[in-house]
This record gives sequence, structure tokens and C-alpha cells, in this order.
Amino acid sequence: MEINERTAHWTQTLQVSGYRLTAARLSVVNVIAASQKALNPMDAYLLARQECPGLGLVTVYRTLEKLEELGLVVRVHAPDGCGAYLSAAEGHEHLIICTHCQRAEYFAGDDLHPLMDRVAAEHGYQIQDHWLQLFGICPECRENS
Amino acid sequence: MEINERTAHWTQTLQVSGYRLTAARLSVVNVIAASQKALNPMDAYLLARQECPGLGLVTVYRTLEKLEELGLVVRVHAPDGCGAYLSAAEGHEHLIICTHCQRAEYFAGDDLHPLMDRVAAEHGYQIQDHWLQLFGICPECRENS
DNA sequence: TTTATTATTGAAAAAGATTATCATTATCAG
DNA sequence: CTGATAATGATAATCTTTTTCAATAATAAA
Ligand SMILES: [Mn+2]
Ligand SMILES: [Mn+2]
Ligand SMILES: [Zn+2]
Ligand SMILES: [Zn+2]
Repeated sequence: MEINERTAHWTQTLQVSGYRLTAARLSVVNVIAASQKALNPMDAYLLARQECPGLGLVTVYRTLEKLEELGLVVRVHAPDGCGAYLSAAEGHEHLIICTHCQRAEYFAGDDLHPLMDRVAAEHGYQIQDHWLQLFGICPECRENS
Repeated sequence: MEINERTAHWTQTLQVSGYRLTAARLSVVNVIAASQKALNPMDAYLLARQECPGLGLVTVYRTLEKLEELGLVVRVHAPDGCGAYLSAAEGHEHLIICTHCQRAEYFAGDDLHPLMDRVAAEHGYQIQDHWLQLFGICPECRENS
């Protein structure tokens, strides 16, 4: 999805959900929706303050909380931290994260059903969900090294 | 691996690595090595204090840090927290975690190479590592519900 | 066994990250 | 425009993890 399309979708969803559109909130939306990499609250705060100087860090936390609750962003877990947020996937996708620059991209088309069926049978678990993430070096970072 | 075997291995590894064997440290080792579920520092502290009453929470943090550095335990990431530790896998294995009781088991035999090759080709990433975790309901919890 | 070295310990303080309070302000339906 | 109230940001409060430091205990050497 394109950035403008995404911010339009997010602001509309916020509004439809009964949330008001404020300058502070929109600055956070813009920053997260446009970012190629997962941002933690402090990252987002520093970037969004360029658009909304009076912004408070608390508002960043509160906005991320709402975006997550609406399924528009997801929290990204990685070896170096689990407090960063990224635009949610479109459909069933998983992340590949660059260990150099932290750029994150989604990929689709995994089929873990055979594996899950086997594990379910062997361990007796009723499987509900799965997490899959790949880590590597992105094309840009491969060139610059 | 059996519990006694595991604690023996851990204490030996600690000693060989130049760390001293103290009552405080051993109480933490015993608790983590015996646990079926991932324990966070406070969990481990409360359990280990039964064996070592004077134990300090700081020592739990420090012991977990050393065990992780030696590859004997791993930090487990889950939707409800990323600060818990579990005995490390033997070889290449991944976790299946019960969303009811948090019991965690390893499973082997996943083969993500075809997927990783495809993603590498399509996204241009050089893939270094992967995380895979399944979530579900364990056999015991399925019965009790 | 005794001794010397020094890694380890736990209390306390400090630092970081996240959440709660609350008076003020801004949004938006009417 | 106006009124109801959601949202804001400063501040304080929590919660988790790390740092400091003097006292202690584990280990190797004598
Ligand atoms: Mn999948
Ligand atoms: Mn694997
Ligand atoms: Zn990169
Ligand atoms: Zn269970």
C-alpha cells in the first residue's frame, strides 16, 4: 500500500472508531505509516515532533496503543528489543528484518500447515497461531559492505 | 535431557568457564533447569528463594545473564512478555508454547530452506537466521476445559 | 589446613521504560 | 457558535533492569 493511501486509511479508521483527529495524533500516524523500519515510541516521538513541536511522548504511547488495538500497527519482536511498532501486514504475511539497518519487509506465501499438523500430532497440541520471522541483510546494506 | 543431567551439565559449564559455584547461583540453576515453562527473573527468584532464602533478585538477573551467554538458556518472546528464560534447545529446534499454562516444548524437523531461498530471491535479502514459534493448547489444558 | 586472592553477593541507589493523574485545551456533533 | 467531552502534555508514580559498593565466600596456592 502507498503511504498516502495508508495514512488516509488509518485516519479514516480512527475517525470511524470514534477517535478525534488531532494534530498530535496525526503527526504520529504520519511518521509510523511512512517508516520503512519499526519505530519505538522515542524514535517516533523525535520524528513526529518535527511536524508537531509541542508533542508529548505520552501521546505517542497512547496513539500507538490505539493503532495496535485497531490492527493498523504491530509490535515487532527482535533480539535487540521488542518495543518497536510497524505498519501491520496486509493479509497473512511475515517479516524479514535487516540486521544492519533494521529495515523490515513483509513476505507472503509460507505454508506451515504440514509442519503444524505434524507437531500437533506428535506433541498433542492444538495449534492456534504461529510466529515466523527471518533475519538477514537487505540489498542496500549488502552493497555498502 | 533429564533434569539431573542438565543441572550437572550447567554447573560443569559454569565451572569450566571460570565461574564459581555458589549456593545462590546453584539455586537459580536448579529452578530454571527443572522448569517446564519459561520463567522471568521474579518467577525464578520466588522459586529459588525456597532453596536459598537469602537470595537476592540481582543474583537471579546475573545468573540468567551468564547462562544465556553460555548458551544454556534462551530468552523466550511471547505476546504477553519477552523477559522469560527457558533451557536452550538441543540442536536446531523451535518452540511450541501453550497459551493457557505457558508450558513450552521444543520440536525439530522444520525445513524452511525452500521458503528462505524463495524470499531471498524475491526480496534480495541474504538470510542469516530465523525465528519460528507455534502457539496452542497443550494436551493437559485441552482436557481441563 | 591455612592463607591470599578475588569473584560473588545482596542492599541500596540509579537509570530506563511505561503508565496513571489531572487541570487545561481542542475537537466535533448539534 | 456552543456545549459536552475526548485528548493533550506536564508531572508523578510504577515497574523493570542495571549500577555501585562494602562485606562475604569460593577457590587456588602454600
Ligand atoms: Mn504463516
Ligand atoms: Mn528452523
Ligand atoms: Zn539493511
Ligand atoms: Zn497448557
